[in-house]
Amino acid sequence: MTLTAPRRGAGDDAGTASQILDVAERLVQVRGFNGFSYANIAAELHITKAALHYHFAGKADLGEALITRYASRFAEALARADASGLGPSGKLAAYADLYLQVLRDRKMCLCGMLAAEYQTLPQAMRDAVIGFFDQNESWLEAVLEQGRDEGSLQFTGSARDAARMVVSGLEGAMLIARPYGDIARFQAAAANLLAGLEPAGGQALGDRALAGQASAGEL
Amino acid sequence: MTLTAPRRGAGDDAGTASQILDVAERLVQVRGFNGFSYANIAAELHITKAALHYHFAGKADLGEALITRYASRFAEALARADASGLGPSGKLAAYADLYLQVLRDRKMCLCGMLAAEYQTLPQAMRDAVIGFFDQNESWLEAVLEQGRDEGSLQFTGSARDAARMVVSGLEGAMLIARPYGDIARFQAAAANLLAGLEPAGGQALGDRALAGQASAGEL
DNA sequence: AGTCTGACTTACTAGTAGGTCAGGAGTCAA
DNA sequence: TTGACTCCTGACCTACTAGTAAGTCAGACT
Repeated sequence: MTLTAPRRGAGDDAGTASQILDVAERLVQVRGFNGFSYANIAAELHITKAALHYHFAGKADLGEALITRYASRFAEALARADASGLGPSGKLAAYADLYLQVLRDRKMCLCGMLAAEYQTLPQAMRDAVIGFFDQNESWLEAVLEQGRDEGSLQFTGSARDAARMVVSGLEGAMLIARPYGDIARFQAAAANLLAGLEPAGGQALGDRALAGQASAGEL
Repeated sequence: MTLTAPRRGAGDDAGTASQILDVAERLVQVRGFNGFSYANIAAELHITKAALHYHFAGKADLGEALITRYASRFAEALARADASGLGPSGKLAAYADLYLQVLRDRKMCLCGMLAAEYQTLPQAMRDAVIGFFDQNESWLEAVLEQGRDEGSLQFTGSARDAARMVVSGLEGAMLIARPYGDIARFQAAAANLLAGLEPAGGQALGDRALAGQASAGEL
């Protein structure tokens, strides 16, 4: 379950538009939407700035396309988790793992980054960012609801509020872990967060979550 | 307990340097460090860009001064909480309230914003950002430790890890609540987060926290 | 062969970024 | 009254920003 597009071979010709999106996406996630320019993308792809404008009329259009693609990849990953047969706890762990994979290459969640820059974004991008979080909250809400019904998860208040706490907690954990260059920081915060949803007040889920990447290490 | 400097009267002459810091601070918190320019500050204060360079040699120096001042104000607020005679739960609520006050005027935590832009910051600013989070974690660690010893707080794992979860959770809650322009979103996430530290698995603390600003409302 | 089109490049624009520098006005002390 | 000092302005500079207009060129279609 990954969020990144499949790596192509050496004679890579995955379509210029999609290559532009790939580079821009990484730049936004690492440096922010206001932290890169068309020139950066152009240089990396060895094309001209004008070529970028051919594929994406303006930076705002590029940004919008970026969010749309990111959100649909995320939706696919969530659908795969649904189809996996995992229980609510497992789905939560899988969800947290999506964030971990992004953090692994020093990247912030695309929409988490854009949330910080929200006040400087064009309207279309703002709407798309909101849409992304709504989508995430809805999926989590269903998972939490199911978990509470089954008795495998426990929380006070509405499932929607708990879902919002999970999104907030994970986005925040990414935000803080990145400057430290310390994946373990994210893992600990995520485990702590999910442990709070365990029925016995235990930490089984927290421990199970993010397992398999035991090596803490730096980013 | 507030973080903002005292508002002066009409014949405001609080010192140009400090006025520059005030404006720049707000701009960073709303738009990000890469989202404003010297021209923006100059226009707002009706001075020239050159005057800014007299007080702060470069944008990096300004940024560093910004973090230093913000961190010391934060430290003062934490010291006031320590001196208040509040118990660990009360201190946690007071801590969350600091974040709420910032969010009230559509602002992100200065260092939370800078954490997002971390990869684009000059080294001195990076160090200062890290210092801010370390300071917060240390204070929270002590509070959590005391709470656990007293039995008024409960958590699995180290107090340091729990402290990191609190910082992450609150920063993330600010990050997400801001685009929605919805303070209630932050309050719910914060309450949920702090409720997880209550011994009975109860939500007394979560409810008590952030009380007094019952009116949810928009930002 | 001629025409059209997709995917570019070259050469340019107006505007903005952070930054520099000579100098001037006001204040203060000797 | 002079000189030093602080704080600031006006006029600049260079680098870079997103964006555009016009031209090129290989390949598909007719």
